[in-house]
Amino acid sequence: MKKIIVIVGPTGVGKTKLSIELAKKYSGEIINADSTQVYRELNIATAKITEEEKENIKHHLFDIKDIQDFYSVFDYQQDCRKKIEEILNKNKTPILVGGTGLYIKAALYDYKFNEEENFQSFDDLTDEELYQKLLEIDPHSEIHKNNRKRIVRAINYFLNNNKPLSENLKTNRLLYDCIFIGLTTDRENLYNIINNRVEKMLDIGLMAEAKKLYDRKIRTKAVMTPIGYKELFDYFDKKISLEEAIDLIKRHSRHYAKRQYTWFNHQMNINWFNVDYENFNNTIKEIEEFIQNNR
RNA sequence: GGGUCUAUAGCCAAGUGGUAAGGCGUGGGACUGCAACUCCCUGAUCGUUGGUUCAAAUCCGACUAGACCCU
Repeated sequence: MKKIIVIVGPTGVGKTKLSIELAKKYSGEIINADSTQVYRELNIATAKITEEEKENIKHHLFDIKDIQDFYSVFDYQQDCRKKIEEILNKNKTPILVGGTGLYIKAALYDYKFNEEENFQSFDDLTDEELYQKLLEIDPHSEIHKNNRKRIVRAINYFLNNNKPLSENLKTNRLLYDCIFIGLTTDRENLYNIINNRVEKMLDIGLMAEAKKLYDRKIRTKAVMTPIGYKELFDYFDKKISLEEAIDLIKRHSRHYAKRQYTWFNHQMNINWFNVDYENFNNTIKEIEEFIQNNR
């Protein structure tokens, strides 16, 4: 088949497991679509698939960057598209798996990024001054005045491209023939899964993984972005108790899952499937039937 | 049996006469270059019941519940 299978869903639902099954069935190769799993050394907190779990299926865009490196959606778009082409050329099925909505959308849809040279952080300006500056160059901007990060980006966009970011066409045009599979379960169940998974991570060495990074004094974006390290760093710094840190990891993960739903429900057209955790084969069967009918 | 104290949203909690701060959680949402990021929106008539007052979460009484102390 020439389609790309895209598996999305909130953190913890079971995307990884499904991806392996579908890869076997459709001679697929898996492409990571998770912003934190591109980095080496970040394994437990990012819930990265293990070598054993890969079952000899080819996996791409995992562990391609050092934690000192900077990597963003701009890079991902290029890398992912390249992988898609390669896999399609081999007559295999690209299977995109991950929870980073922006990355998936940028790779699969008609998102245009230009090379940009400069970046200014405007640390000397207050939020208010920055917002006024944005309105001067982009009066139609809809970015909220408190959203400093996005405002800085919008100003930099203008500086590099000489046109306001809000002029960028909102596009919904897919570049590839895709079949979107969304895995879901009811909220209560998902939250239980998430909470339990954090405990499991601790059992298999999350603390040690975090401590190692902490001791090396690495505070790069790669390390500070995922859920799981920054919270434990605060514990190591004695700012919070271990219990608080663990609760925070769980809470942040729950919030993240909620945001993922908002994105996938509004930014893409997903075919949702309720996961049968009693018998995952039922879920696989259901999804395979759906794929058969839509290939 | 007697006494003291407490009782405000799911949780924490401010407010002691003029018609309920805030935090957390929850739910919803935005998002084209840090996206597991960043940001926005989101609730109560104050245990129940009488009374005083123009006006009570705020004062008085009773009741209920909880905490503590005494016997």
